[in-house]
Amino acid sequence: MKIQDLSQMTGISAKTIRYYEEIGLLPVPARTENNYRQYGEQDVERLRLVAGARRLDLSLDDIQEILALRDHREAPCRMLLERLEYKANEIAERIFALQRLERELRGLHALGLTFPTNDVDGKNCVCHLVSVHSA
Amino acid sequence: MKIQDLSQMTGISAKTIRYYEEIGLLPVPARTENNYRQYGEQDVERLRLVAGARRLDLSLDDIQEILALRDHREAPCRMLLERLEYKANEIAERIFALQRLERELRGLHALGLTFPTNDVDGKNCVCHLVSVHSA
DNA sequence: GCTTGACATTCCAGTTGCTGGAAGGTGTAC
DNA sequence: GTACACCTTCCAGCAACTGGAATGTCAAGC
Repeated sequence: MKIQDLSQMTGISAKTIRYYEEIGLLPVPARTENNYRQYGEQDVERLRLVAGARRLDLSLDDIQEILALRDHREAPCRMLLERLEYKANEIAERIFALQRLERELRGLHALGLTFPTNDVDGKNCVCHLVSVHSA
Repeated sequence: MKIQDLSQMTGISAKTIRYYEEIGLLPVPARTENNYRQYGEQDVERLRLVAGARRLDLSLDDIQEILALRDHREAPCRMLLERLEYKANEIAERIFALQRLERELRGLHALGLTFPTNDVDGKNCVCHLVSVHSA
């Protein structure tokens, strides 16, 4: 299996696969005579785990750790569960912050609409709303 | 006014101020005899606009554009309003995606709890949930 | 046999928005 | 004089890739 095939089976670009190899996330693969990387079923499986974890927004560091456990034949499950929960909480916080931000932006926008739009420096410009707001 | 003073008045670190200068977001300031950067009221105002816009998560590129308009004495307001709305929509989308992600993480976590946690390769491991899930 | 096109390889650089640290100069207080 | 806080410059690094250049390889079609 060549790198493009692995790419198609996992949805990870060839470029990214080489990058993962470089940082030690994927093992160095065998090469064919012409120096092409050669992959097997195990690589598909491993990369799918990586892809799945990435899609769940786990960091490459987290994934490294998970794979390392697996490579040492320790069950990574407990840790993976922990990470999942931690990540979920993190994301909940981010959602909260973003919601506040969105409200703020919409509020400013609405307020800005009631102001003149060609007043470069005057106080009646949304620019001043933005900057005063920052203090 | 020295860089530390400007920093305190705006909440932007001295390091970041120098960085903003380097990328052309802030004008090159005058220097004192001993080569210290010297700032005035205008710099405070400008940096406050930047800080406010950053706090609203506008990109430095967006801010560049806004400041450039202002520097050319064109009213940035119309554009700023546009950016605000665009940004708000972008954030709404991000919130939506994150909510989906959170639900997914919580779901996996709950499911994972019903599984054995010491099963390295077996099918009854949350690892497989993660990777199969990615396909 | 030759060209064309789609693959493969390596390596270097850039993205965004900073932050850390080293190595050195300056200013003030005790 | 010496301790300490500030200032300067420059270089490196973070996360997670992505783009591009320069080069090699392979199969198909003329």
